[in-house]
Amino acid sequence: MMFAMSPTGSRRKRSKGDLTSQAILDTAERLLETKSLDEIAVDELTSGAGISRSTFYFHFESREAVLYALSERVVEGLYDNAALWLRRGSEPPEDSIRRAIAGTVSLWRAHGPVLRAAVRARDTSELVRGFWSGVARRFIDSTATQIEIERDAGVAVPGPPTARSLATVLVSMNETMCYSLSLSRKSAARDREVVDTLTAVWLRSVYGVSR
Amino acid sequence: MMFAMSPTGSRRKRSKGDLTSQAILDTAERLLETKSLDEIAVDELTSGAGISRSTFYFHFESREAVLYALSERVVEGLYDNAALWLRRGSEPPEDSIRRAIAGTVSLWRAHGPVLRAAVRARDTSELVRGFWSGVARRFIDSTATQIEIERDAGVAVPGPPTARSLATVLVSMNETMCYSLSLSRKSAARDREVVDTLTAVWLRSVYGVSR
DNA sequence: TGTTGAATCGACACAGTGTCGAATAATTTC
DNA sequence: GAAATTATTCGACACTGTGTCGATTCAACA
Repeated sequence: MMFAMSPTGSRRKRSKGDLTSQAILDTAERLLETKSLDEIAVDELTSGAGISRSTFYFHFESREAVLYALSERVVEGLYDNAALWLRRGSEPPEDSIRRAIAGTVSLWRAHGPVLRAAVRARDTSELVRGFWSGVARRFIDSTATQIEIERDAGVAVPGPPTARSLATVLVSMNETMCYSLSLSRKSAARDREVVDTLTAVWLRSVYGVSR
Repeated sequence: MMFAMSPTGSRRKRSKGDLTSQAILDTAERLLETKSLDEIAVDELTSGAGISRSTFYFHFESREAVLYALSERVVEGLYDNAALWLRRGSEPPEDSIRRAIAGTVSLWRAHGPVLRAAVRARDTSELVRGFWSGVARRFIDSTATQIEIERDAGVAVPGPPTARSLATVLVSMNETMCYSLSLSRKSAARDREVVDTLTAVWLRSVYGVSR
């Protein structure tokens, strides 16, 4: 049960159970656009997928497990994004940071409901907490490493605060802003404003740049 | 029903109902140290207060209403704290900002469970959302005003970003860090580290200071 | 002391959860 | 391709919790 995902457009035969699981996941993702996870009843998930309520428990252990599976659809994008953090060639820091932040914002725009539910479930579900702390650590580690490199090169403002401590604050700040941004109606202008503001805070905090 | 609080140590006669309401609130505050609001069942609240479950609904409309009442116990402290933001005499910005941030941190240390529950319920309950957005606006307004003053005086880095936009990000950042800090075991060292880091980010973002 | 409103209670109807064993569909094995 | 095995589905059940009602008790006071 619960195989790793087959290549997206594959014509490998999919067992009936896989189809049902997918239908449940699709329904969940759709419902999360409207309600929070604990407002969604199991029979809303299953009637959306055309099966009876008790069948749900054959496919998933709990509502949180659905969310966990849903999160994995997004996780690669998140990881790709984290990787962008490290890489900085000869371009100025501002471009590199803005690009990374803009990437995160658009990722939240695309998957807001799932990401918000995951953040909320962090406090509730052990499974989701573990998942999310892995994601966060990856971002924080990348950032801290990068800060240290820039400090060693004499480009960034030296500590204190610790590179890691600074990285933690900045990454959390991004998450919080993306969360609340994804709650508001999509607006390119507003998105740009948030990206600009976050970029400015990052630049000034790390490099001490004052233009 | 639901009178404004009587002066704390008052010997005005308190009706029996008031005592029961208080008992419910006390129980709720105690339980919130362990569980989240929606993990707390109504009969845990009432058995803690020595009354039957249905009596609860005579005193409060819902669990959220209890949280709202609980929040009001904390709100003055929160508002006092916001007031500190504006006032800055001849002392250097660093002292003023550090003092304000340290105040917020210790407030979250004192009332962490209630404040965390309120933040979480923001997404769920209209009542709590309104309450909290009022608190947030107060902080943001104070901060934005102060930033503008400092910019006009030529001390702070000019925009963009807008004073208000910058203030929003910085205040949210503080809230997020206080939330997660209040989840960890109390540690003076850790508290100081967080205060230092937040202070550094505020200073660099607003004043561009790089020491 | 009798009237009134505040406070409490138990009983009820309702929503949703998670588990079980039996029934059915799909796949494998011989 | 029939039998055996495994995957999937279902309805029924026992539970836990919610919110509402009308009946009852309590306390104040005219």
